[in-house]
Amino acid sequence: MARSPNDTRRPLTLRDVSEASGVSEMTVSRVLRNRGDVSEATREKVLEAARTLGYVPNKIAGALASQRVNLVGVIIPSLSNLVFPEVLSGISTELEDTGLQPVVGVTDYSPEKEETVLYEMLSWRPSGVIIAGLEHTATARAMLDNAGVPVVEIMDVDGEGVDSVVGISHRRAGLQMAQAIVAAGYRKIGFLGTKMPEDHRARKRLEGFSEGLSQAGIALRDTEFYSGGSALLKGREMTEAMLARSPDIDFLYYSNDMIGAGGLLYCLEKGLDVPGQLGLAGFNGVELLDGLPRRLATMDACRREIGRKAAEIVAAQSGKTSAAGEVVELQPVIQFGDTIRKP
Amino acid sequence: MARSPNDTRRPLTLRDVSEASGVSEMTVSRVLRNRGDVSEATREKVLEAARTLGYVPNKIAGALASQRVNLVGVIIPSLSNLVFPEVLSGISTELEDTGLQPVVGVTDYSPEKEETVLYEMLSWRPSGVIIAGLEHTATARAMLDNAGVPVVEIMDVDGEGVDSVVGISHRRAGLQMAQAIVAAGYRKIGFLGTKMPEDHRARKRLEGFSEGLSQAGIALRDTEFYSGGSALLKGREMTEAMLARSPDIDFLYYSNDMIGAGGLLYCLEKGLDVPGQLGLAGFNGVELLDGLPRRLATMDACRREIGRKAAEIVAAQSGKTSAAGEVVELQPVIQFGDTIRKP
DNA sequence: CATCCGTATGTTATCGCTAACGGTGCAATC
DNA sequence: GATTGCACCGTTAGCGATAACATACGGATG
Repeated sequence: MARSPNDTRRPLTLRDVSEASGVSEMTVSRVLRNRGDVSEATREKVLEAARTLGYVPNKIAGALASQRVNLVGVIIPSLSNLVFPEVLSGISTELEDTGLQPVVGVTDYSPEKEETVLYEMLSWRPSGVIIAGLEHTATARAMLDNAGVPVVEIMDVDGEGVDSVVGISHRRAGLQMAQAIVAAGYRKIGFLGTKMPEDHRARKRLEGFSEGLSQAGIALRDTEFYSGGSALLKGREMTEAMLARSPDIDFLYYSNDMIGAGGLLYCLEKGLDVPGQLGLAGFNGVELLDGLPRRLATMDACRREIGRKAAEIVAAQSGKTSAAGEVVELQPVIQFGDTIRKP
Repeated sequence: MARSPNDTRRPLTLRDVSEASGVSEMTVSRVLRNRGDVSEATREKVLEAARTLGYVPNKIAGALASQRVNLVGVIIPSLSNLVFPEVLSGISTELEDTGLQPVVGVTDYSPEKEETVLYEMLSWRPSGVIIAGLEHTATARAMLDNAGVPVVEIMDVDGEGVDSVVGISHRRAGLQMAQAIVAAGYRKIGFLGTKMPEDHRARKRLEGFSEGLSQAGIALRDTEFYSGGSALLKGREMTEAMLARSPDIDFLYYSNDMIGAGGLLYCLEKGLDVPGQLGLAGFNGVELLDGLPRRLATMDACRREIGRKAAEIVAAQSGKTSAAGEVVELQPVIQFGDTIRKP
């Protein structure tokens, strides 16, 4: 296969294939893209030639000529968060047979890096952009505005989007959890979460949560924040710290399932009565929880569905010159698990 | 910023910037790439114009003209495996200030999909390819051979590579673990792992492990395989199943830390004496383990380092016409944790 | 003052492919 | 037999940038 005779390592082009098969470059192009009419005989001939040469089309040239790029930029804060790979997976499956391909960029929760990554992506003229969050630098927002392609901001609907928006209301999610906790009779409530100032969604959940408590005339009893490190371990440590500091606390709300799981393991180890004496809840609904000794209460963040829907919007709009921005708010559902008392 | 006057939504080109700033396209190009001599005055003028227009260079055209693409293709089987995001992170940090950018493709452990993804990537003419594993379809191998760019196969060194190879010997890793277990006095040993026929590295670990046992005159007592689902839960279930079936077993070797953690949680719940009565070990050294009640014995797979080194090789070779394939074997180290008896 | 030189800029020719249109042959139609 | 229509294939002209080669200019040099 490929490249034995006359291997000067000059990169192969359409011309090589066209010469090898005795037809014009245009015809080769047609065959390789399955576009336009080509007789079965020449099609075979061309494919054969391409195969034996080991020809791989040059999409750079193709994209420049056709002004079409089958890439969709996906910009997310992190890959180690479990959440985002799942969103990606939703995007991939939805894009599977649209001919579009996701290209991932990671920002590490840094607005400046987001700007850089976005610039880099747009310079490849993708057919669409899917980007996490509604908060961007002014420059980034301007780039999205001028991109001239469908833009979908995902994860969060609490705010103003550039074009389309797909996500859940984290504020409402926090609020609902607060209501559920209060309804179950808990009163002395602590919050544990990330310190990361750029995790806007965690912040909004906390805001909604506080509001929910206020409505019931309750104030947060204690809070604890962390950054970096093994989330499971941090959850454990923070839980220990908080229980030591505020021993009368009767509920711990974690900003994500990972630290919640750490807290749960800690409580079980200490022989605490969960959920009788102490209730626990996390956020996200990660698969991991299925393997824990007890099911942590949580709230599904609709990650896969968010990815699916965002990809669907991009696929539908790509090609169209302009389309109205769509806002899709998904509804997360509380999963009570075994760590909240039945009301 | 950008696009107020005369907004016909015609995509911006160098010409627009050149007209707006009263210099030639070439000069604008020079300014935007920081290449060649341009006076400070015109540089300012051009940057100003580019900024107000909101111009984003077209890398497609640039790449075609310069025959240079600052992308490195990275092909991995999965993103939900924890392992690969860490490898990616190593790649990213190493590539950070080389001007190169990783582009990720996911194969879902399917050789056919790998072929497709690879083809797609090569059609963008990247400056290098980093791809997981040594096992590829004949076609994929041929494509890698003819790519004309540095290729680094990662994770595994047990086999023949196309160009450069960076990884660990999974066979030896399994063997070493077997020796450690035997040395600790365990004799009735079970293996639990993925069924996935395409997970060559897990297979090699099992092979090495079996060999290590044989050398001590021991045969595997029992095996259990799974696929899909929550790994933590599967670990739990498989452990229960195996202990029910082979109650006299005294060691469980898991093919990854996630199922190992599930097994550990199960054993602790059941009040089994770990590591006295029953020893446990996993593989990978994931951060997650830090948060468990007890530290699972494991073996670091050098994931980050593999990413770093692979990226380093690509960065060093990109540009060069040809360079010898390098083979880098990293040495994983057993971490005994608390689930293997001290010998 | 003619020559040389380095800096700063412009011109021209691709890069590899595809859109758009233009032929060519052959069978069917009038 | 001229005309039409279709199936098939070739030609031409870019796409938006950059490499490589001019060119213009002001000052230093002899």
